Amino acid sequence: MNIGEVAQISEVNSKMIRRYEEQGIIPKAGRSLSGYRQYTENDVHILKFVKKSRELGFSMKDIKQLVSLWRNKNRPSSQVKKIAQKHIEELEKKLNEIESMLSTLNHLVKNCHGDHRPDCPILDELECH
Amino acid sequence: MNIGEVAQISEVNSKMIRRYEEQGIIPKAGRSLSGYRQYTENDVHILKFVKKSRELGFSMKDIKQLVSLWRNKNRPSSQVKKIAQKHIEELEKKLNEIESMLSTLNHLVKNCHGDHRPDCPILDELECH
DNA sequence: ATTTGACCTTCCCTTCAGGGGAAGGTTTAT
DNA sequence: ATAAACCTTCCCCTGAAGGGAAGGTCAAAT
Repeated sequence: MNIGEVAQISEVNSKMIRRYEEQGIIPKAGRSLSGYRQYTENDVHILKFVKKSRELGFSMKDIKQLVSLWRNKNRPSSQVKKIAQKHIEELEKKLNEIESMLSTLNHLVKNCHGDHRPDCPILDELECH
Repeated sequence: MNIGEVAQISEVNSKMIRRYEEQGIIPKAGRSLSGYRQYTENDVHILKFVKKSRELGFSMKDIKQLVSLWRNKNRPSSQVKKIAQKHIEELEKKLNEIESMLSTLNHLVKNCHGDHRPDCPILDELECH
């Protein structure tokens, strides 16, 4: 298969496929005589794995490790779990940050008239401190 | 005041102060004879406003508008409120995405032994679909 | 047999918010 | 006079994704 077909099936953009190859996240594709990248079903499989991992918010660094663990049939599951747990911690941190922002913002927006007048508790809050 | 002092007071890095100036978010600083940027209390005030806005997660694009509205004493508060509401919507979207990732990840991690054995529901999930 | 259009290649630039560090000029304190 | 601390501009890097140029290849229609 050429890169375009694989991109369609795996739902990973050709641009990204080339980049993932460059970053060593997926194996280097074989080439046709004229230099076109050639892919197999297995490559599609890997790309779907990468896509699913991205959807769960893993960084490409994590995904590189996850792919490598996935392909190593002797991996200890502890290593996979560790990566996932660290990721969970980071997501929880982000979650807390966003929740805190939202709580402030919601409060401010509730108290802003939002009309033609210039008085604005949102700007007042940003101004203070 | 020189840039370093202002950076310390406003808690905005000198590097960032220069960039904000370049991006037109804060007014161009005056210069000393030798070319050093010169700041006033008012500049510190603006920088604190910018910093506070960043802490609430606003984009620099939004902040540029917020600063401009803040300095315009005839602004309609509706414009400020609109920016804040749009930002809230985006944060809520992010929040939902993260919550959804976390719910999947927590479930997977719970079911992963995390020992020396290779069996791993996390990898299984990433592999499927 | 040629042309056209769709596909592929590499290369560089852009985004966003932030930072590192080089090379060189200025100020201040010793 | 010199050293340290400060300032200037300039370019590069991060991470994940993508835009688009310039040029090579392939297949189908004319």
